[in-house]
Amino acid sequence: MRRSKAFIPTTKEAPSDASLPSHQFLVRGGFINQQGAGLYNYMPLGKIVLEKIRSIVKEELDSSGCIEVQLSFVTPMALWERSGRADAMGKEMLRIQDRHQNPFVLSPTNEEAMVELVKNRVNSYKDLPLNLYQINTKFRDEARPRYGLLRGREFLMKDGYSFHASKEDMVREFDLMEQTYKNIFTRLGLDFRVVLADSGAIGGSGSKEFHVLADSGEDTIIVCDRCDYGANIETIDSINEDDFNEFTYEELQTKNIEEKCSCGGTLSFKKGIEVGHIFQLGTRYSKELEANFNDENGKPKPFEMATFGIGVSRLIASVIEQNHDEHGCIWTKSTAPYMVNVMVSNIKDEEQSSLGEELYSKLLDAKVETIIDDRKERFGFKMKDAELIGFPYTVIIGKELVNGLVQIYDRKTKEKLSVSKDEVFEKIMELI
RNA sequence: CGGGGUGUAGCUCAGUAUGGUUAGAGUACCUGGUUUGGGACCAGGGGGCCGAAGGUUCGAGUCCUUUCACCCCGACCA
Repeated sequence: MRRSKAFIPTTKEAPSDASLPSHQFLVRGGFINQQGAGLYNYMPLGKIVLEKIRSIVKEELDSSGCIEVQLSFVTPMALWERSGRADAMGKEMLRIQDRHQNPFVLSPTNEEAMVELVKNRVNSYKDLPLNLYQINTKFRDEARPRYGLLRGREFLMKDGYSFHASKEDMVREFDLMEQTYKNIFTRLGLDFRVVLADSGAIGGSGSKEFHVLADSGEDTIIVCDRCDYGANIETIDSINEDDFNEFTYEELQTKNIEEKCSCGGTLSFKKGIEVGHIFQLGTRYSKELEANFNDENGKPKPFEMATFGIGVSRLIASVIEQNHDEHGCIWTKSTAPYMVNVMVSNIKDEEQSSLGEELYSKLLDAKVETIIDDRKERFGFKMKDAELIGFPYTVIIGKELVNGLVQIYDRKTKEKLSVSKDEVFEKIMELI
């Protein structure tokens, strides 16, 4: 992409209503813009990042045997009445009417729709297990949308639903998804923890959340520095959060969580952004909606189910909450909108310009996602812009070229590495 | 949904207590020139139904009523 032809409206100032770093930088960097409360447009850079995350999610799910579908976003109210959630979901569910005054809702989640899809199409234990997912828009009419992409009303979420002939098999899939989710967040380059979540009314140990560690996280989680143990403090009731921060590990032992962390490691509190949630549903929906399969004896049984969610658009903001500095975004390699920014300091300089063009095409030929900053702007302006957007590497072709040198600027370390113009391509290929 | 706040140029905001020429600044944008290693400088220029609707008044950005939108603190949530 040529920066001179791109649509990347960056700004020096943040809108006054953006408080979090991810919100400010994503808006200032020209990734997104706000359309209304909790409603966002994705501009080209935002769209690229969104698609990158989406495809990583898809690749990992597919390789674990999940199958992608797409459900209608607008669903008849009757679907929700059958499961009893028309009332239970309350005002969070946005209700609309069509031209015949028939009631519909903008789907906030899709348990009912997915069960209806499978019901009477999957009739035998021989067809199980089955794990279907979609990556689609959701709408939840939040009482108070905030924090930019972290809590929008309209958002992109991956929701998956698995169907099993037995509880054991459902648990097997649950564990497989836990591993798959770990693979996804690792590939995204995120520092995250898996924690026990509040299982709510359904009970059991069947709910785990995936949290990206970030100071701005809305949840407080307890993690062990030695073993895998982690828990959302929501799981430990009768203690309020403020008190909790005062406790030492020994004190925590008296709070009934010690048996879950027998390794002797130190427990500490972290702020986390919930980006994934996996849940053992059992037969709650299949019973309600009379979705059965025939077992080995030809007897109808309700599906054992589990459900798996990932907040895809929220992940964009999470990457930045975890990776930014005072200058702007610092994308991980797998999420960066462009890996390399070829910055020609002075485009009027023939030599700089032609080396930039040459490097640009070479990188494109090598399938490196590259953008060339060929705008008629000053050095400082382009550097600030590159830092705000957060390309992992910017090749600075500028005044050192007279000595045959260019610089590779590493956004994360802020180091500038001087390399010969003849070796810059190889060096870049080595770094990425 | 409770409590608080803000709506004036694309963006950040003055101006509103006490009504009174043609509504301002910075930034962004356009033109020309200078400049080219950290959002540079000079000169000129375009851009506003002062959130919306009513009202008071000779006169409303400013006062009154209604309404809408957005933000912040809570309660609720991927």
